[in-house]
Amino acid sequence: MKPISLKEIANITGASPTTVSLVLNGKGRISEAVRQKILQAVKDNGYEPNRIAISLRTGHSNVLGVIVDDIGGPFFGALAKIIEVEAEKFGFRIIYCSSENNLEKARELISMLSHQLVDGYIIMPVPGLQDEILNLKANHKPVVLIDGYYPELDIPHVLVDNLNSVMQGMSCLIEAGHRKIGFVTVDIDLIQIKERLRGYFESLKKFNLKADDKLVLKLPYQMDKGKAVQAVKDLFGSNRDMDAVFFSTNYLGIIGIESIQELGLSIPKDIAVICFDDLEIFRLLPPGISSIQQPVLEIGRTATDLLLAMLGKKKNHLQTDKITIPANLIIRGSIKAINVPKFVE
Amino acid sequence: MKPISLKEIANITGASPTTVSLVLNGKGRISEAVRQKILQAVKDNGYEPNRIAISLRTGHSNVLGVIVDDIGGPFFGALAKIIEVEAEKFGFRIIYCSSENNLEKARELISMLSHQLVDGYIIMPVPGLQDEILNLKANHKPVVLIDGYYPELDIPHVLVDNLNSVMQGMSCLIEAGHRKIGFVTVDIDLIQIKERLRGYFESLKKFNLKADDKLVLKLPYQMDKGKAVQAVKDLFGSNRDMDAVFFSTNYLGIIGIESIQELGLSIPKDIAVICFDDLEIFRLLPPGISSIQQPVLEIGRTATDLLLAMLGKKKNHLQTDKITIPANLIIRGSIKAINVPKFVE
DNA sequence: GGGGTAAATGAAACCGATATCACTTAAAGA
DNA sequence: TCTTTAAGTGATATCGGTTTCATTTACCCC
Repeated sequence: MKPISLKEIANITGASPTTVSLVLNGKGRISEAVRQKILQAVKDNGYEPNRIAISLRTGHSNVLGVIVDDIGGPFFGALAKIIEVEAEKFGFRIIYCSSENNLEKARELISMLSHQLVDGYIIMPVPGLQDEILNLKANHKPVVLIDGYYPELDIPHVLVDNLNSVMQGMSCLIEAGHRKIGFVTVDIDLIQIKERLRGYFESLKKFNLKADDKLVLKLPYQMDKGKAVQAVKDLFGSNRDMDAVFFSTNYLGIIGIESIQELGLSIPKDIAVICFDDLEIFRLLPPGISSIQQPVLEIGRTATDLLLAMLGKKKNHLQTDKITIPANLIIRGSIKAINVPKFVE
Repeated sequence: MKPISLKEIANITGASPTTVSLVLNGKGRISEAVRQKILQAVKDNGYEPNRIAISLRTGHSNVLGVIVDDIGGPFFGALAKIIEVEAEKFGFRIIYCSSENNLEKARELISMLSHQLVDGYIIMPVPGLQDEILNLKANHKPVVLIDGYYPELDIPHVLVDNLNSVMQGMSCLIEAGHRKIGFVTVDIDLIQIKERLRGYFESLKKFNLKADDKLVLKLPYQMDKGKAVQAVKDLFGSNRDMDAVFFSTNYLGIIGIESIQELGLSIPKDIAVICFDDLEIFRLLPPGISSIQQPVLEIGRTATDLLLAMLGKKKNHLQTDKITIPANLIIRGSIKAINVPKFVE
């Protein structure tokens, strides 16, 4: 019960494989009579071309590779859907992979994908992956980075405007009267994370508040959750006058909320909270956790369009291939104007 | 800068393509000298075989197709990871796809995957897909269903024990003293959903409580969220004496919580809540939403192992290929023993 | 009618691997 | 010494398409 091949269609119709191929691809000039006969035979026999054979011969697979840090994560869900929708319009399929922010794993994935003859890549940067990316570029394999980029490399990328989003959020806290603002982030060499921290310091400077390193907590990447919760609790413990806290990722936000719950603190009375990257839970959790919502759909769509343009499938309407997209600041109950004595400006 | 081919390795070493192939696959008997020379050339030139060519020739791709309802959903995240881990041990790659519980889409996906020469399938059943599944079976393509199955078909499947899990949860509510228990579910022709509803009625029968259809709400599949929230609010409105509610999916649980929040009801004082399928949010949301946690990892691992066994890659230690796995009942603050007068048994 | 041209089609090479089968040695057995 | 036999290797077909190039046919024009 093997599927029928093009050659068999040729035999059935009395045409040559060449002719059948030409008809199927709408190329060449084939008489209407022959065309119809072939098309009919194709239909009657439920013939569909073998993609593998096509890939082997043509050297391209109509498959895009997408490498994200965590295929189970909340960022990925929305992303996958929009990438798929955009790519499908041009007949592209997607292979998704998780790098888990692990360099070795990411390397293997790229190697694996390239031997599957993947036509293009959407990659979430992993520290140290620069050489592999350059290698892809050298081999004329189009790559678009999302969610981050390598400052030293000239590779197209699409990501949220981390710096300004954080500054917006910080403004909001400061204008609500908060002065002792903590910042919890993760210690990983990713530009997007560094930019968020920079946004924190820039905001303090902008409002003439002095930075205090004791208010900044950098947790090791992939730290055990229990330990992370404890570390955040310690941050609160050693900074009793801290009146607001900024979490630089949604994962950290969850950890932070657990810490706050365990300490029995009340949001926003004891502490105001804002978190980078929204989650459904932030909306549902009383009093609502304010957040900076990433425009995931737009990032995904833009990245895919960019990639398709590089593949020559689509015209590129954008002037640049290094794109930052503004985020949405979502203010919920976790930030409330506090009583600020008038003399404190 | 095309990647180097096996033939070129043959030229470099002066061996024939056959010999190189045999060495690479550890087949045949090749003298150690030749073997080493070939291996060295492979290493020096960074040769890696072209998977596409291998697939074409051998007829299998070492790729598994996984079709779930929603690739962005919470069930999928954990599932994907474990499937990947298990499959990788045997050199299999995965292609993930979303059916969105849409029959037409699911059909296309199967067609697409089969033309990519996918070796085996893990599929979350979609109503009406029976013929396509049977067709795969007829073509000797192994299929394992997860999270549900088709009662009329003899196809291997792995899923949680829906009936008994619900009955456990119900027992817990009833033993806590609840008598007027609502059940919110979705109107879709999936065995797992029907079994949950059956579990509800069976429990009532078991405890000699009379069933009341007014306490059961079946929402249309993929109903607009706002409307769904309203429908649940209406359920509460027209059943003032309802003292507990069971949500048959985590998605419905979220909707239910929003309804309860909007109505200003207090959990568990006004209403006890339990939900099928755990979410992180249920743990964090005060007072903690009780839930029935699916053993996702075990389902994923079992399904993959079953599939690999069918592919002859692994011995099957299980006696059957129709497997149900017990769930974990997680009791949180959303259920509390209420004051039951002694004379009510 | 011969020559030129374009339309319509086919033969065969090719993509990069594997599989079959044949061939060459060298060692073992008669 | 002459087979036998097995080890070691290579030539070639093959998977299912696409692509290049050649060929046939029909038509047109001088």
